[in-house]
Amino acid sequence: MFQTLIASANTGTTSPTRAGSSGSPGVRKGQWSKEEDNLLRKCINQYSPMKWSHVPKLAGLNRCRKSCRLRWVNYLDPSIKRGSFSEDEEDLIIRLHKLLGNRWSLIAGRLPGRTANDIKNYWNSHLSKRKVNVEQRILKPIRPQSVTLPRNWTWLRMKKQGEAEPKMETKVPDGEEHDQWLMMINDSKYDHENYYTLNDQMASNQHADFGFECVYGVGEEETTVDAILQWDGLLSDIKLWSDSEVE
DNA sequence: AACGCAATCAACCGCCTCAAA
DNA sequence: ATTTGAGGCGGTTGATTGCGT
Repeated sequence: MFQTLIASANTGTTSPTRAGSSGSPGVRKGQWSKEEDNLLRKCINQYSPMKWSHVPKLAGLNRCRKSCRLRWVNYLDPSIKRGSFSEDEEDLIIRLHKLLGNRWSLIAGRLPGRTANDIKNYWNSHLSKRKVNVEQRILKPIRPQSVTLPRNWTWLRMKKQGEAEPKMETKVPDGEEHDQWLMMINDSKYDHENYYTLNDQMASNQHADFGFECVYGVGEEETTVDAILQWDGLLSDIKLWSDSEVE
Protein backbone atom coordinates (compact mmCIF):
# COMPACT_ATOMS: atom_id res chain seq x y z
CA MET A 1 0.00 0.00 0.00
CA PHE A 2 2.67 2.44 1.00
CA GLN A 3 4.70 2.99 -2.07
CA THR A 4 7.53 5.38 -2.48
CA LEU A 5 6.42 8.11 -4.83
CA ILE A 6 9.67 8.90 -6.50
CA ALA A 7 13.16 8.13 -5.36
CA SER A 8 15.00 10.55 -7.54
CA ALA A 9 15.25 13.42 -5.06
CA ASN A 10 17.91 11.60 -3.13
CA THR A 11 20.51 12.46 -5.67
CA GLY A 12 20.82 16.04 -4.46
CA THR A 13 24.06 16.93 -2.83
CA THR A 14 24.17 17.43 0.89
CA SER A 15 24.24 21.09 1.73
CA PRO A 16 27.57 22.32 3.00
CA THR A 17 25.78 24.54 5.48
CA ARG A 18 25.70 23.64 9.15
CA ALA A 19 28.48 21.17 8.69
CA GLY A 20 29.31 19.38 11.88
CA SER A 21 25.81 19.56 13.30
CA SER A 22 24.30 16.42 14.69
CA GLY A 23 21.88 14.22 12.78
CA SER A 24 21.73 11.05 10.75
CA PRO A 25 24.72 10.73 8.44
CA GLY A 26 23.91 11.10 4.77
CA VAL A 27 20.64 12.90 5.36
CA ARG A 28 20.28 15.93 3.18
CA LYS A 29 20.19 19.35 4.84
CA GLY A 30 19.90 22.95 3.78
CA GLN A 31 17.65 24.62 1.25
CA TRP A 32 14.83 22.60 -0.23
CA SER A 33 14.71 22.20 -3.98
CA LYS A 34 11.50 22.56 -5.99
CA GLU A 35 11.61 18.87 -6.68
CA GLU A 36 11.76 18.06 -2.98
CA ASP A 37 8.89 20.44 -2.30
CA ASN A 38 6.77 18.73 -4.93
CA LEU A 39 7.52 15.31 -3.52
CA LEU A 40 6.61 16.38 -0.02
CA ARG A 41 3.45 18.12 -1.16
CA LYS A 42 2.38 15.10 -3.15
CA CYS A 43 3.07 12.80 -0.22
CA ILE A 44 1.07 14.88 2.25
CA ASN A 45 -1.84 15.19 -0.13
CA GLN A 46 -1.87 11.48 -0.81
CA TYR A 47 -1.29 9.96 2.62
CA SER A 48 -2.27 12.59 5.19
CA PRO A 49 -2.84 12.12 8.06
CA MET A 50 0.20 10.03 8.87
CA LYS A 51 3.21 9.94 11.11
CA TRP A 52 5.96 12.35 10.18
CA SER A 53 8.48 9.58 10.68
CA HIS A 54 6.95 7.82 7.67
CA VAL A 55 7.07 10.84 5.42
CA PRO A 56 10.69 10.73 4.23
CA LYS A 57 10.30 7.17 3.02
CA LEU A 58 6.85 7.64 1.53
CA ALA A 59 7.89 10.79 -0.24
CA GLY A 60 11.21 9.40 -1.40
CA LEU A 61 13.07 12.17 0.34
CA ASN A 62 16.51 11.90 1.88
CA ARG A 63 15.46 14.20 4.72
CA CYS A 64 14.77 13.64 8.39
CA ARG A 65 11.20 13.69 9.71
CA LYS A 66 11.75 17.01 11.44
CA SER A 67 13.00 18.67 8.34
CA CYS A 68 9.94 17.44 6.43
CA ARG A 69 7.54 18.60 9.11
CA LEU A 70 9.19 22.00 9.35
CA ARG A 71 9.15 22.50 5.62
CA TRP A 72 5.44 21.72 5.55
CA VAL A 73 4.26 23.71 8.56
CA ASN A 74 6.40 26.74 7.80
CA TYR A 75 6.29 26.90 4.05
CA LEU A 76 4.31 24.39 2.00
CA ASP A 77 1.05 24.23 3.92
CA PRO A 78 -1.49 25.94 1.61
CA SER A 79 -3.20 27.61 4.57
CA ILE A 80 -0.14 29.75 5.20
CA LYS A 81 -0.72 33.41 4.50
CA ARG A 82 2.00 35.10 2.48
CA GLY A 83 2.83 38.75 2.26
CA SER A 84 3.55 41.45 4.79
CA PHE A 85 1.82 41.74 8.12
CA SER A 86 -1.10 44.15 8.36
CA GLU A 87 -1.31 46.85 11.02
CA ASP A 88 -3.96 44.86 12.83
CA GLU A 89 -1.75 41.80 12.87
CA GLU A 90 1.19 43.83 14.12
CA ASP A 91 -0.91 45.29 16.88
CA LEU A 92 -2.17 41.88 17.87
CA ILE A 93 1.34 40.43 17.95
CA ILE A 94 2.59 43.25 20.15
CA ARG A 95 -0.26 42.84 22.59
CA LEU A 96 -0.08 39.07 22.65
CA HIS A 97 3.65 39.19 23.17
CA LYS A 98 3.17 41.56 26.05
CA LEU A 99 0.87 39.04 27.67
CA LEU A 100 2.44 35.74 26.67
CA GLY A 101 6.10 36.47 26.09
CA ASN A 102 8.00 34.42 23.50
CA ARG A 103 5.32 31.76 23.20
CA TRP A 104 5.23 31.99 19.46
CA SER A 105 3.04 28.99 18.81
CA LEU A 106 0.35 30.38 21.09
CA ILE A 107 0.57 33.74 19.38
CA ALA A 108 0.44 32.08 15.97
CA GLY A 109 -2.69 30.27 17.08
CA ARG A 110 -4.43 33.63 17.22
CA LEU A 111 -3.20 34.75 13.81
CA PRO A 112 -4.78 32.53 11.15
CA GLY A 113 -2.41 31.70 8.33
CA ARG A 114 0.69 32.90 10.14
CA THR A 115 3.30 30.46 11.39
CA ALA A 116 5.13 30.67 14.67
CA ASN A 117 8.39 30.93 12.75
CA ASP A 118 7.12 33.83 10.66
CA ILE A 119 5.90 35.67 13.72
CA LYS A 120 9.11 35.03 15.57
CA ASN A 121 11.17 36.30 12.65
CA TYR A 122 8.92 39.30 12.22
CA TRP A 123 9.14 40.11 15.88
CA ASN A 124 12.91 39.84 15.96
CA SER A 125 13.46 41.89 12.82
CA HIS A 126 10.70 44.49 13.14
CA LEU A 127 8.78 44.65 16.36
CA SER A 128 11.30 43.97 19.09
CA LYS A 129 12.97 47.30 18.41
CA ARG A 130 9.72 49.17 18.28
CA LYS A 131 8.59 47.53 21.48
CA VAL A 132 11.02 49.64 23.46
CA ASN A 133 9.28 52.78 22.31
CA VAL A 134 5.76 51.44 22.60
CA GLU A 135 6.00 50.15 26.12
CA GLN A 136 5.81 52.76 28.81
CA ARG A 137 6.14 50.21 31.57
CA ILE A 138 7.43 46.70 31.71
CA LEU A 139 4.57 44.29 32.29
CA LYS A 140 5.06 40.75 33.41
CA PRO A 141 3.70 38.37 30.77
CA ILE A 142 0.84 36.24 31.98
CA ARG A 143 1.61 32.60 31.46
CA PRO A 144 -1.56 30.58 31.75
CA GLN A 145 -0.78 27.81 34.14
CA SER A 146 -2.22 24.52 35.16
CA VAL A 147 -4.66 24.71 38.01
CA THR A 148 -5.27 22.18 40.71
CA LEU A 149 -8.93 21.68 41.40
CA PRO A 150 -11.08 19.25 43.33
CA ARG A 151 -12.39 16.36 41.27
CA ASN A 152 -15.94 17.17 42.13
CA TRP A 153 -15.65 20.79 41.13
CA THR A 154 -18.93 21.69 39.44
CA TRP A 155 -17.61 23.26 36.31
CA LEU A 156 -15.12 20.50 35.59
CA ARG A 157 -17.85 17.91 35.89
CA MET A 158 -20.05 19.89 33.55
CA LYS A 159 -17.18 20.45 31.13
CA LYS A 160 -16.66 16.72 30.89
CA GLN A 161 -20.33 16.29 30.14
CA GLY A 162 -20.18 18.98 27.50
CA GLU A 163 -22.55 21.21 29.37
CA ALA A 164 -20.35 24.19 30.09
CA GLU A 165 -17.71 26.22 28.34
CA PRO A 166 -15.42 28.72 30.01
CA LYS A 167 -16.29 32.25 29.09
CA MET A 168 -13.23 34.28 28.24
CA GLU A 169 -13.47 36.79 31.02
CA THR A 170 -11.59 37.45 34.20
CA LYS A 171 -12.21 39.59 37.23
CA VAL A 172 -9.79 41.37 39.50
CA PRO A 173 -10.19 40.25 43.10
CA ASP A 174 -11.87 42.58 45.54
CA GLY A 175 -10.50 43.85 48.78
CA GLU A 176 -7.64 42.10 50.48
CA GLU A 177 -8.22 38.63 49.10
CA HIS A 178 -5.26 38.70 46.78
CA ASP A 179 -4.94 34.95 46.56
CA GLN A 180 -8.47 34.49 45.32
CA TRP A 181 -9.21 34.89 41.66
CA LEU A 182 -12.50 34.59 39.96
CA MET A 183 -13.22 32.81 36.76
CA MET A 184 -16.47 33.48 35.01
CA ILE A 185 -18.22 30.44 33.68
CA ASN A 186 -21.08 30.52 31.26
CA ASP A 187 -23.41 27.88 32.53
CA SER A 188 -25.33 27.00 29.40
CA LYS A 189 -27.38 24.29 31.04
CA TYR A 190 -28.96 26.59 33.55
CA ASP A 191 -28.72 29.70 31.40
CA HIS A 192 -26.92 31.86 33.89
CA GLU A 193 -23.38 32.85 34.72
CA ASN A 194 -21.44 31.81 37.77
CA TYR A 195 -18.21 32.98 39.28
CA TYR A 196 -15.91 30.34 40.69
CA THR A 197 -13.01 31.04 42.98
CA LEU A 198 -9.63 29.41 42.72
CA ASN A 199 -7.66 29.39 45.92
CA ASP A 200 -5.15 27.45 47.90
CA GLN A 201 -7.74 25.73 50.02
CA MET A 202 -8.95 23.55 47.20
CA ALA A 203 -8.06 19.92 47.46
CA SER A 204 -5.38 18.81 45.04
CA ASN A 205 -6.79 15.75 43.40
CA GLN A 206 -7.72 16.99 39.96
CA HIS A 207 -5.54 18.57 37.36
CA ALA A 208 -6.78 20.72 34.54
CA ASP A 209 -4.98 22.91 32.06
CA PHE A 210 -7.12 25.81 30.93
CA GLY A 211 -4.51 27.08 28.51
CA PHE A 212 -5.26 30.35 26.82
CA GLU A 213 -8.72 30.85 28.13
CA CYS A 214 -7.98 31.09 31.83
CA VAL A 215 -6.08 33.90 33.43
CA TYR A 216 -5.40 34.48 37.04
CA GLY A 217 -2.96 36.17 39.31
CA VAL A 218 0.75 35.73 39.02
CA GLY A 219 3.58 38.01 39.99
CA GLU A 220 3.27 41.36 41.66
CA GLU A 221 -0.26 42.49 42.21
CA GLU A 222 0.02 45.75 40.36
CA THR A 223 1.41 44.31 37.15
CA THR A 224 -0.98 41.42 37.33
CA VAL A 225 -3.99 43.66 37.65
CA ASP A 226 -2.76 45.80 34.81
CA ALA A 227 -2.15 42.79 32.63
CA ILE A 228 -5.56 41.34 33.35
CA LEU A 229 -7.26 44.58 32.41
CA GLN A 230 -5.31 44.48 29.16
CA TRP A 231 -6.23 40.85 28.73
CA ASP A 232 -9.90 41.66 28.75
CA GLY A 233 -9.31 44.31 26.12
CA LEU A 234 -7.27 41.89 24.08
CA LEU A 235 -9.96 39.24 24.13
CA SER A 236 -12.47 41.79 22.86
CA ASP A 237 -10.10 42.77 20.10
CA ILE A 238 -9.51 39.17 19.11
CA LYS A 239 -13.23 38.60 18.85
CA LEU A 240 -13.75 41.72 16.75
CA TRP A 241 -10.83 40.81 14.55
CA SER A 242 -12.01 37.22 14.15
CA ASP A 243 -15.48 38.40 13.24
CA SER A 244 -14.12 40.75 10.60
CA GLU A 245 -12.05 37.92 9.14
CA VAL A 246 -15.15 35.83 8.66
CA GLU A 247 -16.95 38.56 6.74
C1' DA B 1 30.89 48.14 -10.67
C1' DA B 2 32.58 46.63 -6.34
C1' DC B 3 32.56 46.36 -1.68
C1' DG B 4 30.90 46.17 3.15
C1' DC B 5 27.35 46.16 6.34
C1' DA B 6 22.69 45.29 8.03
C1' DA B 7 18.33 43.11 7.67
C1' DT B 8 15.64 39.22 6.61
C1' DC B 9 14.17 34.59 6.72
C1' DA B 10 14.53 29.53 5.94
C1' DA B 11 16.33 25.89 8.28
C1' DC B 12 18.63 23.41 12.00
C1' DC B 13 19.55 22.16 16.90
C1' DG B 14 18.67 20.85 21.39
C1' DC B 15 15.39 20.36 24.61
C1' DC B 16 10.84 19.24 26.48
C1' DT B 17 6.43 16.76 26.88
C1' DC B 18 3.57 13.00 26.20
C1' DA B 19 1.96 8.55 25.02
C1' DA B 20 2.81 3.86 24.04
C1' DA B 21 5.44 -0.21 24.80
C1' DA C 1 8.37 2.47 36.88
C1' DT C 2 11.21 2.96 33.01
C1' DT C 3 12.37 3.41 28.24
C1' DT C 4 11.67 4.94 23.72
C1' DG C 5 9.93 7.36 19.86
C1' DA C 6 7.27 11.12 17.96
C1' DG C 7 5.75 15.71 17.88
C1' DG C 8 6.44 20.26 18.95
C1' DC C 9 8.72 24.39 20.62
C1' DG C 10 11.99 28.43 21.17
C1' DG C 11 16.59 29.87 20.25
C1' DT C 12 20.05 30.30 17.01
C1' DT C 13 22.58 30.15 12.71
C1' DG C 14 24.03 31.25 8.20
C1' DA C 15 22.84 32.18 3.28
C1' DT C 16 20.70 35.58 0.71
C1' DT C 17 19.16 40.10 -0.33
C1' DG C 18 19.06 45.02 -0.16
C1' DC C 19 21.13 49.31 0.48
C1' DG C 20 24.52 52.85 1.06
C1' DT C 21 29.11 54.40 -0.07
